[in-house]
Amino acid sequence: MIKVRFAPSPTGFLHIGGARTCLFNWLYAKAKNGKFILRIEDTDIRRSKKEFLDEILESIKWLGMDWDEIYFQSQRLSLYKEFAEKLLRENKAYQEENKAVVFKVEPHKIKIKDLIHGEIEFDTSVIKDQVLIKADGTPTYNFACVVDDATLGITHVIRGDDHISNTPKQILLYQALGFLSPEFAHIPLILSKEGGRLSKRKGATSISEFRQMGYLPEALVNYLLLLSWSPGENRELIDIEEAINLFDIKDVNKTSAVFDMDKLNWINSQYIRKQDPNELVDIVTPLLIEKGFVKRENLNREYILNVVKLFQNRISTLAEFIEWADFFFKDEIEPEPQAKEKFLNKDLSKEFSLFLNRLAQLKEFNPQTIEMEFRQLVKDLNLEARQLVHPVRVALTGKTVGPGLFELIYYLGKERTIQRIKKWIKR
RNA sequence: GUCCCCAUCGUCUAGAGGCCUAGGACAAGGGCCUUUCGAGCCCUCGGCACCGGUUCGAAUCCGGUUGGGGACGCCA
Repeated sequence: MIKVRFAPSPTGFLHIGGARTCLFNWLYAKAKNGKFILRIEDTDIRRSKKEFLDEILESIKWLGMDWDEIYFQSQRLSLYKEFAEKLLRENKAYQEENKAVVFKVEPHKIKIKDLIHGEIEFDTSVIKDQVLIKADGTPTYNFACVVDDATLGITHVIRGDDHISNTPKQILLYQALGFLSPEFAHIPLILSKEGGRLSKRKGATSISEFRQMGYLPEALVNYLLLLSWSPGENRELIDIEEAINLFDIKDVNKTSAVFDMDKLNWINSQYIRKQDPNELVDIVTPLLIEKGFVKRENLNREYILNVVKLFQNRISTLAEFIEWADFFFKDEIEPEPQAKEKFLNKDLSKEFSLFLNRLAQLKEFNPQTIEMEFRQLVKDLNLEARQLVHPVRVALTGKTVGPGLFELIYYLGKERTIQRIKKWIKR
């Protein structure tokens, strides 16, 4: 049976690159009906933090992945020592004065069979002797990795390209320990637009940040899937179940991919449109609370739902929703300078007054009646609809763009509409 | 510096010798629609890095050049 693993170290948040490695491992396990193992590489005691571990696990779950088993290297220290002692006894390693155990690297030509890259050749004579156990008794990465992958029965090691040069060192260890090597698959790295690795400096990279910015996990997963892999048939949108059916690690391509926020945004917008608006309310409500737009103890779910529906087809992130729909939640609005300059630069007191009068007299207040009344007024004033639509929109929302004006007025309510327009009537 | 990986539109990709005067998506530009638009619809722009081979035929195979990336820790 196929057994794969994702091995994060809790010295930082789960970032885009790690998430994709995790995803490809998980996907491969699902596709092949195998097992997916999580191994926490927490041997660097100084840098490993509980908060990072929690964040990593939470992010993996948020993305929709689960694991069959979880191991902590910090709990397997005696195992590594055992194997180090074995190598010492067999004279394949030696000990330094400071107790560190060092592996003797013999000159060999090593051929790696990589599922993605094909054959890669190394000459180990350029590799120095490798520390196995540090002076403080903890194992080094390569050693712990090999001991764990071998004893845990990992059949396929799927990891980032940056580990290619670790592979010959590890193969030497498999051989010295008498283990069979697993299959290797090195997936390409995700680069930033500026070139080089993705980093904090070059934009948001942690999964939790994307979560906070209002990306949907399904959308993020879909985007990650499209980096170095393709479902074929010119498809861009694919859900995880379908991906499981189509995915094979052999189809992952060798070229590194540049992370493109624009495309992520587009995919996210597609998922927002498909999403049940009620679920969007669940996601957006905490953001509204955080912003102080609504109060936790006094939630009007119905109202939020209506506003969400108004924006669902025109936003690409939920953070954008907060930004664009703010006027539905604020008492006072201040028009954007450019909007004011463009549409409220002349006196419209007469037109506004007439509009308010007619609004006030409406027997039934709904988008249809509002529109009818509005169009009648425009006709009576001998104006183009747009000549009044824009100023009213800016007065009500502060913005030049947004949902349809009449729906917007309806959900804003008669009171607030009148109050906001009145501000622009001079007497 | 040494070793390794990679190379199709700006970006993500389809393409496994003739189906390719290279297809799709995002972005960009233009147009249409409309009460606005950053929404929708339509159109356009734009690429096989370069040089040599192999072959009747190469984006696809081989070699080199250039460019990009990664690794060389008692970090993982």
